[in-house]
Amino acid sequence: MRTDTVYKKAFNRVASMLRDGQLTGELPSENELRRQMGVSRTTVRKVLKELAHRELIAERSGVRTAGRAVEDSDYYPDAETTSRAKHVEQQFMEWMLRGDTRPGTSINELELARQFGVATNGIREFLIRFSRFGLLEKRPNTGWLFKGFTEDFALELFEIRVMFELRSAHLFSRQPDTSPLWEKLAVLKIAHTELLKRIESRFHDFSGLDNRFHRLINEASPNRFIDDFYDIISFIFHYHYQWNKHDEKQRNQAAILEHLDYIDALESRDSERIKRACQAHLASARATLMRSLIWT
Amino acid sequence: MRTDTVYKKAFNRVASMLRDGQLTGELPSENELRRQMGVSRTTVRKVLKELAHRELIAERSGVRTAGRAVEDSDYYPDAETTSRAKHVEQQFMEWMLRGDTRPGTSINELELARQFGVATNGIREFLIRFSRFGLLEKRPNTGWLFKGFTEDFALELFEIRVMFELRSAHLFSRQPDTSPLWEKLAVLKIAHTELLKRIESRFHDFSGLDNRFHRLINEASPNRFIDDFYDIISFIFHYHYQWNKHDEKQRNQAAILEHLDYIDALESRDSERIKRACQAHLASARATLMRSLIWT
DNA sequence: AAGTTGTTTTTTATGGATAAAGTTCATACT
DNA sequence: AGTATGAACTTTATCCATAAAAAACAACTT
Repeated sequence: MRTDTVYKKAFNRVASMLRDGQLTGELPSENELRRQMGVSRTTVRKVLKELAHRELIAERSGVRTAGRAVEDSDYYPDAETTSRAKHVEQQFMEWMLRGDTRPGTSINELELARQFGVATNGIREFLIRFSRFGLLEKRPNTGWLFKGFTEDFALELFEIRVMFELRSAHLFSRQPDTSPLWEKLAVLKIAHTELLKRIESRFHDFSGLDNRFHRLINEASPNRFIDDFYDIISFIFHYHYQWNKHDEKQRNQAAILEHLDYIDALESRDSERIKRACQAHLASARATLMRSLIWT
Repeated sequence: MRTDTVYKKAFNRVASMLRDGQLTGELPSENELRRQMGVSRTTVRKVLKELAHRELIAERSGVRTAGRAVEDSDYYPDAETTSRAKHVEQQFMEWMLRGDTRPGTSINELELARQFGVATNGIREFLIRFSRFGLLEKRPNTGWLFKGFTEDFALELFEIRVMFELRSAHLFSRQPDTSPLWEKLAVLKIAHTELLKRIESRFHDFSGLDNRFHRLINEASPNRFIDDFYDIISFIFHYHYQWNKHDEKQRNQAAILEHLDYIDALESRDSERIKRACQAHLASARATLMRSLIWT
């Protein structure tokens, strides 16, 4: 059966809004809520019905108002708010990064399906999607070949990343001074310096910033293939760093400094300097990734 | 039900071998056949059983020999020798390229499934696979957005292609003179000149040659992401040229000449010359693609 | 001891069913 | 006329079933 995670997530969000007092007096219309939550009105109605049933809201002659206070126990558990597909993704990444899955291993849809507690179909869809990351290969009628999260993989990944980033950084610096992206860059620069000051406690926030920064650079001259490639990078890093926490604070601190240097270089419009800063940053990102691979 | 296309294709192949006299006297063992055909022994046995049943081979005390002559009517029809997945691919490409599917159209799994006569599962798997080509986007719980086979698409595709090809051509030219790839390049050069002589009748053969050439250039310094990208190129060109036959002979003739120039440049090891030849060739490939898009 | 064939078990490819979520149509209220 | 709710209809996400194909096991032959 299809999961009702969309409903549960929406329910939790409305509950939070009620609790935080973001919904006072008469509640917004179904359509208004729908827009705010990004779900269909059908789902909104289901949420409202349940809220009314639990007396978290009161409906009187077509007017909805907040009801009793929201308790912790009113929320659906987090695990029930993500789709099966997402769970498969998480379990697979866990399996790949933590398990001792050697390169060359063959992957069996049925076995993973049993292990993850889903139908084989879901596994297959995930593997098809995941195969664009270059870690898997499908052999028709036979199964999947796991090519391994190896040093080669990291080298090839970074070779492309450097090509793309140099190209994008160069084009970024050539934008007219009137482009709004310069403003966005300035904002990001401030965010970086702010984070640097609070690095002791907030070093986790770096990964979001990193993402924003590299995507901003691509914005000056969009190319869907580069965007797609950056999706791969983000995905890999997301899971890889979730798994490998070693030295995280120092790594992030160093990266912030590199970013700042890189940003200054962009602002200077000096091609050579941009190239150097960009290469320096990517070289150190690569070194970090490689180091952690060797430990594995 | 799963299709038995693997069996039917294997059957047809063995039938052809029998007819062409490639299997005279005692037939090879099951294992030997299996290896030759690239299918499992289970399938080989099924083929042999049917061949015996139709008296195309005779089995006497464990020894198999050819039987009656193979008739045209013994073959399974071609359409029954390709998997559903492949059919879906073909039908989809036909639908995309021939139909007047405008950019921004949304794609409906159920509708395509009905139109193509398959289960929704098969459509979805295809769309997931296809989405890495940058022409589609999935919107969860909602459907797929067709972004269109547009001018932008072609420009972005070629921007990357040029980057990759310049990089690969450069690295190719830096290989040691002892590398076996130089030999392969020489072989390809001859194939090009041969084809040029027979261009009047054999111009269709160019696309295979084109593929071999560009893949050879990547071989000198393999990178899985570049290989994957080249898969996209091949796929797009395969279907696009299957659909647009206009001027095919002239186009191919011109491309052969460009290839020959490009090959000479590589053999000269002269960086500047390689760069020029490579860019010239890709620029004309791009122009051809763009021209046909505008007519659409 | 390695290669054959026969048999059984496992896995993939494909169709089908259905609850959840999205979309459209209908009616009612300002 | 435009927005709000209610109800009906359509499509997606997900599981399950099964024939075809692959793989593993077993017995036999040279």
